[in-house]
Amino acid sequence: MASLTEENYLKVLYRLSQDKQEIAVKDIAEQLDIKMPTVNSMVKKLAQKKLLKYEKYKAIELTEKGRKAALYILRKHRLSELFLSKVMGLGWEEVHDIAEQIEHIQSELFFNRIDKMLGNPQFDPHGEPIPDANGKLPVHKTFSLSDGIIKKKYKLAGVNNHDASFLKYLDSLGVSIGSSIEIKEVQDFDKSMAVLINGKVNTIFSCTVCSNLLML
Amino acid sequence: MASLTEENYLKVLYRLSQDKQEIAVKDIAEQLDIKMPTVNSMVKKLAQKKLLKYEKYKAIELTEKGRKAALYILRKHRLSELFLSKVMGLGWEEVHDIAEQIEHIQSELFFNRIDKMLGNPQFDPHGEPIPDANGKLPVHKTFSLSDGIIKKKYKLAGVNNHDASFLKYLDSLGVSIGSSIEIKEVQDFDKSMAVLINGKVNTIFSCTVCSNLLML
DNA sequence: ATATAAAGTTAGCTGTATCTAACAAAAATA
DNA sequence: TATTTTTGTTAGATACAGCTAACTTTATAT
Repeated sequence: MASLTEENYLKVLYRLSQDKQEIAVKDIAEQLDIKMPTVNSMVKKLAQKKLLKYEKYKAIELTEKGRKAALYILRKHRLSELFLSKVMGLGWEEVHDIAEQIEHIQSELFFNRIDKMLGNPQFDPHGEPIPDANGKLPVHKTFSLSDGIIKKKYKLAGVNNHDASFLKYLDSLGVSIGSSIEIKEVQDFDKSMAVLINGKVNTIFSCTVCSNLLML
Repeated sequence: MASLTEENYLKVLYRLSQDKQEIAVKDIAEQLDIKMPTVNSMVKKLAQKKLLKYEKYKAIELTEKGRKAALYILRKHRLSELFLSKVMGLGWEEVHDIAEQIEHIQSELFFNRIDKMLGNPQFDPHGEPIPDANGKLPVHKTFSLSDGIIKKKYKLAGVNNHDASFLKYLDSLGVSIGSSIEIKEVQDFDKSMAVLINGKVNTIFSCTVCSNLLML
């Protein structure tokens, strides 16, 4: 089994592979907040374990084995978040840090149970897809609210930013996964939007807010 | 905060302090399955942190600070076991290993939530007392079924042995915390007992079984 | 094309938690 | 009491996961 440290590397590696085509030592170091030489030696170790491909001065790539391992951790993380939210009633801004610890628990039984209790869910409280037991990701092609069209009504399917402050802001407006958002007006100069939330609350979303809301 | 390793030492230290009056380096080494020199140096470290009292060649004693820390871990462990059993429906022989991992999670919020969901419980699925948030242990003065009297009926309040095989054996007889057990007959030569379980099932308990059943 | 900056690598150090081998003290036994 | 056994301690090694300092390679800018 992978150590806790290795699991954290794999998670970051996977996330980076989603965001960019080339993964550099520096990116990993930044994400994990550790120094490059440390990353360098750990990358060599992971390469030995066939979890990633590494050649001096070349971009780093997860192998299929590494990708599978990363997806399993991601699965455990997202199932944990959903469990904390749905079963234990924690707020979506509270679940991440705890899930970060639960995800390292080694017990098929435990996570299968969670999965079953939640009815084999496909998306976590932030709308992120949960890999299934085989590492397959459900797809759902969302778009940013920034790309929405005036007068149209959309449903919130996810958020791009998981900071507690952002999530609390959404909470305060009654916005959660599944909420309806109708674009009433768009300001040309700053791309801010006047929106109607759940047919009840009128407010203004800044460009930043809009780009972090993933709609369906 | 204490490292995972330190937490494990504290747990064992506390358990040993319950079982015997003098704690020796050897006892700790046996419990944790590590060598004595390792224990020796860790004990010195814990002494520096004022978690225990240590003098060369003398018995080891937890300080009040160490005892508090140990009880907090015990609380997290037992709450976890009960949660796994009551909320997640796992069997009492399945909960220990998972709880052993959950107990190291650092989140007051998480455990307070569990505590609340379970209604501030006093005993775990094996009948072990759960320390409250202040480290206070509920008492319940149980006695071993071995000390029971013929013709009397008792209620199972706990088990002394947590091995999966023993717990599964009890399961197979429908014995769980709260079950009634009536002593029908005691064999003098081997102290085995003929018992009636829950007024329904008749069977024979060996001396070993009897001594591991804690009654009220 | 060369110089500079950025990123990557190597070497070697640190602290934690483990180990083995050797030695010392305490306890048990003869 | 003397000897042996058990328990405890010290010293020194190892693996892991981090670090800094120094150097190399690649990329960027002049």
